Amino acid sequence: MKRPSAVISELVEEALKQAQSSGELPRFNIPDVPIIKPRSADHGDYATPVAMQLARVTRMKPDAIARALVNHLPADDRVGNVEAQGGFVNFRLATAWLQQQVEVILEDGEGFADSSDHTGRRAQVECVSANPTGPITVGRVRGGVMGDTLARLLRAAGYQVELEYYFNNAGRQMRLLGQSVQVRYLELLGRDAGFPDDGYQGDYIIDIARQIAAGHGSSLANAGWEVFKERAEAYIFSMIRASLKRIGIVFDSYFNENSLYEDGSVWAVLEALRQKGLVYEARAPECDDDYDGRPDEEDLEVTAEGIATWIRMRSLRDVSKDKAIIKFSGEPTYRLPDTAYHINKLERGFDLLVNILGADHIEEAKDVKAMVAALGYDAAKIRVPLHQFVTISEGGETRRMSTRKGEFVTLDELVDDVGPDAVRYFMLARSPESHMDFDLDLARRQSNENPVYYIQNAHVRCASIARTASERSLNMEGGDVALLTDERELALIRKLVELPEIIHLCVEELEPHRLAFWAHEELARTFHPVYEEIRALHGDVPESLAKARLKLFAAARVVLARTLDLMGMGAPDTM
RNA sequence: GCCCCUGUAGCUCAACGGACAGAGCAGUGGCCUUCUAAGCCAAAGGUUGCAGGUUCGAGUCCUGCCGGGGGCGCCA
Repeated sequence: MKRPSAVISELVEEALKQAQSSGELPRFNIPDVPIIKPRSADHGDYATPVAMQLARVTRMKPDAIARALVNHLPADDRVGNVEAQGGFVNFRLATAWLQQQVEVILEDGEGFADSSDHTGRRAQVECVSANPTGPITVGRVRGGVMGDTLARLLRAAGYQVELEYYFNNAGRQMRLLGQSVQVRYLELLGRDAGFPDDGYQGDYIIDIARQIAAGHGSSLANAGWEVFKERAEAYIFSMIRASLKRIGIVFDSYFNENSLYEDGSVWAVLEALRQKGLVYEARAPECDDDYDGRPDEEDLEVTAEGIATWIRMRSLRDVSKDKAIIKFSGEPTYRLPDTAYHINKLERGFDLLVNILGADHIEEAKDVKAMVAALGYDAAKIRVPLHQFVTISEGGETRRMSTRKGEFVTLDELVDDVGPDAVRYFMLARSPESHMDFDLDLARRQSNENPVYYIQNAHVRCASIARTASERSLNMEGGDVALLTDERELALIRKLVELPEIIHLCVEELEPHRLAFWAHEELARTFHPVYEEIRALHGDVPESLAKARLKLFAAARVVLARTLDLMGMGAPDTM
């Protein structure tokens, strides 16, 4: 099914051309025709304000332009009533076409609302990407739900999509992890070892140590931290993977930062930047301002020369200071491998690279894009939806999460509390720029305050109708959708055919949260009153109409199931 | 030093620069011999923080101010 708004947009463009040919409108370049959904049903199903936008260039009154458009609009069986009103042109979908969409939805089934807008293009969505140093934090879960939902939406729009997880298992954090486990292990053996500053303090560290002790006894007493790091990494990674799987997030690929060192690409990037004259070695960045990021004397004692490598970020984008790409210790900062990673992704031939990040990575994203662009790659393919932070509140108290301090609510705890569907829904149903407070008390409540049940109950009700019909040996075969003439029935169909519009919007804006709002406030909200008032299987309803209505509710079920699936949620048949 | 987000109904939040700013919850009044009431209907609730500006049109864009939250600098 072609999106109604795309159909109307094309018709209006055609009308503009025709009106020009006839001399009713003067010559001008035909603009893209915006289509909006009027808030009020009085203004039709769709509308365009294009006449108002053309008022200046044509030196005509908006209403005159709108009327000219209506006069020249090509006939189309998808469009019913069209009228000019207050400068807008309002469109109503044709009743017969709407009725026919019930059949279309039933035929398309799970594939309903799929489009070929981006067929033949490849997209990659990177999200979560947490280093395996501890249980996955709620902030990463938010990014993960956004990313996974977006991946599903991109697939529906025709993209071939890969979901990727990028992680670092070489850096300082992983060393601290290994050392933390090592100390806990030694403590279990009755030895007192100094816990590292900035070490990981969570109880899971002790669990891992215990597991190692159970398997190896005291034989690792003199082993290096690397041994513990490796075991901890494997343990934690499988933990993360299992947790994410519980909410339906399964990655297609895992990309290890180490490989960028092993294949030399990190150093190739450094060399390429150097050849562009963008790199220099110094104790401090060259800049006019006082620099307060110099190493203190203590650091200088442990680092050979106190020389770091800097990138001329000031010449790449609007910042006041150059940034470090190699530390005093000789180890690259995240900017270098991250740039190499993004170049690697681009070279894998993706047309679109989506990288979901938390708000604390804003600067990183800008730096990396600037560096990628400086090396001649198409950074415009890289899109970085950012989301604000997540806090967890319980009993009126808000808690900030910290993996290092061992203060967090784990994803597993969250899923145990509220179920996977609620986790998915609540994490999705907030615009990304809003701070999210995940209210445990509220999410735990299994009441009508919970949109999850409201949406799923619509599906349950459809399933229930089908079940009851089959118990009464009634089926929808031969049902005539032309009998669906009640305004409430048509209102539901109008809502059902909006799904392709919503998917399109989510994909173009890379904003998956819109699907969650639509599912609740539009789809389910439209469905329930219709369900209450339009009976399919009541004694008064003639069999022919009952069959038609069975088709309608079957179509609603298809759309509800599809919507829930796109959000990674279940579509239960019973509550 | 630099940067980001945010301020909309009592509360939690929506609204791709378009028409009369919408939902849920709480509160008020109705509705269960009918496909599951985790539901429906009705009424009520607003100077979109303040002041300017751009625009045919601003909750949305720009500037300033006030309030709230957070980030960055050699962890990523």
